[in-house]
Amino acid sequence: MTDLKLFNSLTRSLETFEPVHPGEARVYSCGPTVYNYQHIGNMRAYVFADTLGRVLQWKGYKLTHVINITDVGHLTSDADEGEDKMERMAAREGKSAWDIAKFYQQDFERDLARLNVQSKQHPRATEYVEAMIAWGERIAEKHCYELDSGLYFDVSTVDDYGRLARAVTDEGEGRIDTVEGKRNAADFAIWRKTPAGETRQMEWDSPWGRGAPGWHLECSVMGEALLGFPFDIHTGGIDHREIHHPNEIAQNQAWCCTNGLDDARNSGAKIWMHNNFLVERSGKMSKSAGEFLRLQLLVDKGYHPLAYRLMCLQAHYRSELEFSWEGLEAALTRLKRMVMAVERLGEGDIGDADHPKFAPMRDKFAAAVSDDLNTAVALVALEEALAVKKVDGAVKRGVIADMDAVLGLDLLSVSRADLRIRPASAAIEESEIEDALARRKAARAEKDFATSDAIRDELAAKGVEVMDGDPLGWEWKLA
RNA sequence: GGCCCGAUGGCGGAGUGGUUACGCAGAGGACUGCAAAUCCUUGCACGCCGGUUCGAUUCCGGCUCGGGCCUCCA
Repeated sequence: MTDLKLFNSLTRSLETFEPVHPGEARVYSCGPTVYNYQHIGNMRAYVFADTLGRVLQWKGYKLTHVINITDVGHLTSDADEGEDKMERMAAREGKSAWDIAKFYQQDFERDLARLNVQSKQHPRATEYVEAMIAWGERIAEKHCYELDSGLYFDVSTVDDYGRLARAVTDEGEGRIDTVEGKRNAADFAIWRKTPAGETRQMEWDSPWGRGAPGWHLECSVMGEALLGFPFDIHTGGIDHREIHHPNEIAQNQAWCCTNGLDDARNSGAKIWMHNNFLVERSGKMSKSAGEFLRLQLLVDKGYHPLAYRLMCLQAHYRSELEFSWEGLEAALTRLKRMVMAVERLGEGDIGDADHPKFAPMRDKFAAAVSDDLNTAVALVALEEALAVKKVDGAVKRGVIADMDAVLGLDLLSVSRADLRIRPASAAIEESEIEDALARRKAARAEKDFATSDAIRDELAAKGVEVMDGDPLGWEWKLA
């Protein structure tokens, strides 16, 4: 079996994956803050994390995979726009911050399922507050100092702070609004005290006063609690490489130093991986500007969620990916053609994939996937396998099943009809379409092409495309 | 101001020191009453200027342009 090479952001180089625990792979992926819907750019990170998990399983490792849910943050005060929005949302819907978190977590998990992301563990930060306080107590003496606003981590107390980001610790002319009294510009909060006279919806008592944990702490704590230090792989969006993950690493180093693990450079995970952004002409995905690109919006426009998954898979996870509706349509068309090719194989057994005729494709696939998750090339190998002539359907199904276990496109169970998503704007019922098509069929039988063409035009005007030579018979036009 | 990326055919997007991506779109063909869908075939590229090399899209330097991060952020 080909070695699995992964790009480690810590060393900025490709490394061979060697599990901490033989036969096992333990992965932690930074999850969403559930104060709003996730946009499709957010979801790219989970398609990536899922692909990584699938590859590890395909390679035979027993996978333990965590995607945390950040459901605690500073919810009042601080006068930040995003928080005001959350407050407004909570107020408008008559819900508490807790309900908001629950609602958006469910929406997130629904999107994961629609993208065929395998189930993971989803620990919530609020369930680990006690553990976070215990962590703080453990590292406080050697690594932290207290200010009026909370407990802060002194980044100068750990070796090589910021090496992940390749950052310079001397801050210079940054735009950071330095908290009064911070020893280093990069110091960050382990615990944020609730300002005197204020009350937060989410707050707890701690040795440093009533308040809430700093954001970076939760990932360290949940990662250690669920996977143990060091675990194999930590993933996240590339933006986390600069602040969140260096801070997390600093905490992990501090914890390891104070907990008998003695390795002052133990960053908690052996490999840190980062996916690049999904971008659009206007720049990064934005939740505030213009059309909010949620997965649901794609569905409303008639695009199957797996078309988006395929779109992600066509590019390397470390490359920026340009989003456009044209690009999504291209992915949907490609997916449709793959699904049709699989449907042409008919129903039947899943055969043994190990057939000489498919050896070149399987080798190509294995090499691509093992080369830092080159799914773009892996897809080509799959399509080449699909195009092989004169082979037993069961064998080909076996090959496809094996490859799709990694790609997660659900090729063996999704049908062409499943991909036909009714756009929210559709102005006609399916039954009416069937009626019209029946009338059209009768007219054609009598060679009354004027009538049959008129019916086709009527349907076209309502967003329905007639396809006589296709078993499906008709298709929604994309909105 | 500091740190860091990228620049590939109409669009998206892999990859490589000397042969190929691939997808979508386009073109031609098959099929069709005509279309559409599908299948087959197919044209099109490597930002600019130097350098290294027998040879560079691929390595090095400079330039131009674009982008990201430095503040919550996938």
